[in-house]
Amino acid sequence: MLWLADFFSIFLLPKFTMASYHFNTIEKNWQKFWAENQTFKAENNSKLPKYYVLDMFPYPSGAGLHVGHPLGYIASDIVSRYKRHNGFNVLHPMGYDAFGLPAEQYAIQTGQHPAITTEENIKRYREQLDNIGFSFDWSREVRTTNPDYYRWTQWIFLQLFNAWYNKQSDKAEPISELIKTFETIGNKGIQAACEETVLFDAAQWKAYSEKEQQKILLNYRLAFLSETMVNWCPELGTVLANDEVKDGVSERGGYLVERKLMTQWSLRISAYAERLLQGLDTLDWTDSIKEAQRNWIGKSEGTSLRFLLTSPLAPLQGRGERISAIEKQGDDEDLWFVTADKKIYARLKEFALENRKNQTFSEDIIWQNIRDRQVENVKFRRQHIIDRFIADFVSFELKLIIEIDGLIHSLEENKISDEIRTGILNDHGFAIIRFTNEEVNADLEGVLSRLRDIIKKTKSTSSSPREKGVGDEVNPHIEVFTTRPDTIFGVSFLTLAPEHELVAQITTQDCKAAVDAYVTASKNRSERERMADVKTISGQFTGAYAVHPFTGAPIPIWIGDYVLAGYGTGAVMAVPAHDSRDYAFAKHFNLPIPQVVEGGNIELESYDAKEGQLINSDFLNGMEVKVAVKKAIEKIEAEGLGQGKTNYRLRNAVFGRQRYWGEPIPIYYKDEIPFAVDEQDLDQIILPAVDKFLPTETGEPPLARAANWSYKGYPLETTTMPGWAGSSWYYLRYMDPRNTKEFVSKEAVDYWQNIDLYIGGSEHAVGHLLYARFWCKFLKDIGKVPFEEPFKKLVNQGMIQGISCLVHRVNNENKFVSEGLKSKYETTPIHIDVNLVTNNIVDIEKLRAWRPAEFKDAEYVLEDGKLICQAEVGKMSKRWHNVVNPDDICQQYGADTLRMYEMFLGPLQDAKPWSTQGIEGVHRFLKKAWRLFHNNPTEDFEISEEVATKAELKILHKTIKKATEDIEHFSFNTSVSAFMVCVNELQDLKCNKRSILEPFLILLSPYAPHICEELWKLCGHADSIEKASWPSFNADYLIENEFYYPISFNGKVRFNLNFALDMDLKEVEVQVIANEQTQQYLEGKTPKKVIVVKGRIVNVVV
RNA sequence: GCCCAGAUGGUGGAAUCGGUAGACACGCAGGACUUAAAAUCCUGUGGCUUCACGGCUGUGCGGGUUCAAGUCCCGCUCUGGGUACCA
Repeated sequence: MLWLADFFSIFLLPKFTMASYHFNTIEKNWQKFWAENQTFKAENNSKLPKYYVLDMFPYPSGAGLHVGHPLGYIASDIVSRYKRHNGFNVLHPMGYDAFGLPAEQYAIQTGQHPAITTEENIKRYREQLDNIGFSFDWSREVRTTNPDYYRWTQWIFLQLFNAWYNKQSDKAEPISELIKTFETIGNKGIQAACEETVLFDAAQWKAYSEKEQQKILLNYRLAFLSETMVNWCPELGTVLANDEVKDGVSERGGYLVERKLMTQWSLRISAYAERLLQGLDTLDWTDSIKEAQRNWIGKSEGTSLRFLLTSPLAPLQGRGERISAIEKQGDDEDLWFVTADKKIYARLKEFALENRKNQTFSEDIIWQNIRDRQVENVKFRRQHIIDRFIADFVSFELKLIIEIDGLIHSLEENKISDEIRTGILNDHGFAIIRFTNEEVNADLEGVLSRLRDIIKKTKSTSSSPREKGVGDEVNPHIEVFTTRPDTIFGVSFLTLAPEHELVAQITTQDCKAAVDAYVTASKNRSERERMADVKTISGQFTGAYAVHPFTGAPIPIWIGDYVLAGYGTGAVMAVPAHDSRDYAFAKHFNLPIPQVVEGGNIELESYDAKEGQLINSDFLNGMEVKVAVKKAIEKIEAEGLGQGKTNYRLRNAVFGRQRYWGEPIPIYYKDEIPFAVDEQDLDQIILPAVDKFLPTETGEPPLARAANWSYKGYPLETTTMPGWAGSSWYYLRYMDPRNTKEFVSKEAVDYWQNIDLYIGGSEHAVGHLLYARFWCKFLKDIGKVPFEEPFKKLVNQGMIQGISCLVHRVNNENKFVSEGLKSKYETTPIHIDVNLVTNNIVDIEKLRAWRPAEFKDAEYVLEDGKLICQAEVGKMSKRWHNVVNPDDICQQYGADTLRMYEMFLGPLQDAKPWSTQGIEGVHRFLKKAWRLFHNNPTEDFEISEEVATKAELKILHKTIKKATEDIEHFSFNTSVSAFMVCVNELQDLKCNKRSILEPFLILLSPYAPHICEELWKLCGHADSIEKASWPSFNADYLIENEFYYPISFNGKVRFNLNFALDMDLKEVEVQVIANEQTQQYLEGKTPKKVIVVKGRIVNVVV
């Protein structure tokens, strides 16, 4: 009979009792249970407080998940479960960001529709995610590629298309309102974030054709078409955003990227630069991510400053339109160049000419009476462009503008825009006098006499010796932007970007050939070359000089490609003593380097620091830099030389790609003008079938291949949205994922609000996170969401790196040597599959089987009977054979072990290499925890109803405290160790009491939910442990009445003594001194001082 | 160059307020149980030194503050990440 008993105990019992920890079965059962019972379904109408935990949703790649992917998901899952235990209604969803290049590249190669590839990949991702036991509410899954989803991405695009940014109210407003304003007063005085635009009044607006009107509106829309320099990647056939380009090659694939001028959809993110910057201060994000965004936005405060040229501009060549009707009228048009905002000069000029031809009756009367110096010998010009406005009549001598207003100016709303206009003109130093049509018509003499009075008064007061400012100079100027106006007296030359518009006109005859050659050369240099070659200093002297605004000294004007045309004004005032780039330039070309701030050694390098006293600087002498900056700006503004100004580096975002696998842009073209598709028709604008996923023969995007790609008989836009479109708002869709009426209902977004915790990789620091913030602010402006920032708290999980394993093959032999012996041979390292290796020891039999051709018949030179390989840390990638699939870990150790081990590896935020060294320890811990609930020899489930002892309660409450605090601080690694300590201590006490073990299970369940559910059920609970409340911490159990004090001498701990904690500190001191050991360490000396810190330490100072 | 983060045993890491450095785990060494293996359990484990008790030393480097420094201050070195002719 003994034989039979042995048979059962060895072969049958382990399989049929609940004795040991069968994680595979347990985990599958509970995953099924959660799915069937919808345990983690979040309710939209709940009385509970909400908590929204979001992971950055993945792009489902063909390679599937590796062990690095779930790291953040595990952390967010722990927080979600913790919050549910604490009575929160938790929204913890998951979805897929599935538009993207890999599926599309695969489609081009194989002809398989990317939707099919995507579907397969998603299926695999879902299986892998399910294996890990996440508490996602899968009923809310979203996919950016699903037409039910992307119709709302398209809808948001339409909202952007139908909005403009009003700088006065500092928010986006409907374009329909703007059109109403145009219809009543035109665009004068409107402060918009917009492209260059002409000025017009209501009558002119109404006179425009629809096409002209739409063209103008496009300049205002937040989603707009424009000719822009884009990063074109010919290999990928698409345009890339700045943050998708690294060192001149594409981030994905590493293909060469070139600069190219293209008509592109763009989003006016630059309008939000300041709000995106300010908002950062309100966020609980890491400093490094906030800094990255600040750098990207690149705000710099400084001042614009005009340098007059010493000689007039060379006549422009090849500009026939200058010989026009206006010159015949004898007006000196060159002046316009000085006073007009040169960016919009050409457009304004048309208006001015138009105005002259069609003067109103009253304007004409005034002109006839003031022309040819009829009044007080003052010369007036008519319809002159100043800044962005057209003045009716102007005298530069007196800096006086006369405006004849029609009825329209008396309208209430127009008064405001007139005020702005007046303000800007006043800034330029002009006074404005207004007469109405009625006044002129009714009482011409009265008007003229008032005019005479004003002129006389102005003449007597405007006897300023220095006649500076716009309008007075016949010679043109160069405007620079500087953040260091304090160093104005250190300027020794100006540098213009080679592309600067004045280069051709200022260059003297002798310098022309060299300058032209230089300009051509830098034009042909690719972006890549320019970046690769930042150390070579190059430039050319133009032969022209500018005048120093304060000293009047001539300043040579150079061109150099270290100055970028696209930033600031494309021109810099070079202060070589205090700017390293100017310094290098000056050294190279032997230009003077005058020092104006004390400090550094100018012989060796520039002194760029913003501290020190000003020297050699006239009115700034002796001031600290910070004071001098303020003073300099004051002076520059007072003298009309420039204004304080803020620049941002943030560029508008390109929003189109010449690709198939993206959201179609819901725009159709009528007479080449873009129009929005009606919102209710968006369900028609779904990705059409195409024969190939390649551009057409004529180079049009793949959508052009689709039959009937049209709307209302007009052609539809053929470019698609970029990868970041769908991810910029997905967090809102999770709140109300199946809504067919709206992108999200007001009730849902009002309840869930913004995300309490967002977890994802830091690689999205500027791309996704900035775009999503931009869209959120826009949606707030148009009243669709109640908050301004989408992600309150952001945690970046560190990357899990792979360890690749290298074996050493002896050169020219089929022989491999162990790591320690490789120095004896000439060897080549070869990557082998990391799964063949345990603790750097290669399983040779597995290796032979892995690639028989290479390893089966090879000879192996071992050390201590083992083949040791070399380990290297790097990215986890198929290429290095070091990808570890979480499925394998779940199979071998269970999901609970995987979850706890990933948390145990180290701080969530740190990058760390994946290694299975140590996973055994976590697995052993779970087995130990399991055994606490089971009888030792029989292995039956058994817990005791006995009352817990003080020691047991202390262990429990210490753990409650630690686990709670650690989750709040995202310190998951230390809470895992706290659980281990707890189990070790309970095991030592042989504690199996329900009152201790049940609360412990709840603490552990966010980390290891499957095993906890199983044990919870065995404890006799019918419901999921998920429904249990988090145990409350009672500090009373931790109170100690004595403490084992370390006794130290001069800071060195020598021994310990036990004292009651409520003992008087003086008494402790007395007892310590009296102690025999103390006397030994004192060696007869008297202690100088004894420090007793209650419950901490005793230090005796000898 | 600039910005941010970091550097602790053979390894991953802990020390949350300036108060016993190295928790927890891996690995390693030794032991128990076993015919054996697996599993499990026990002991030890920063370095140097000592038969031992113990002593000295020790948190990247050099200084400083303090009764007391991994922790605070000053100056460096190195590593990781971001960013760049942005005036």
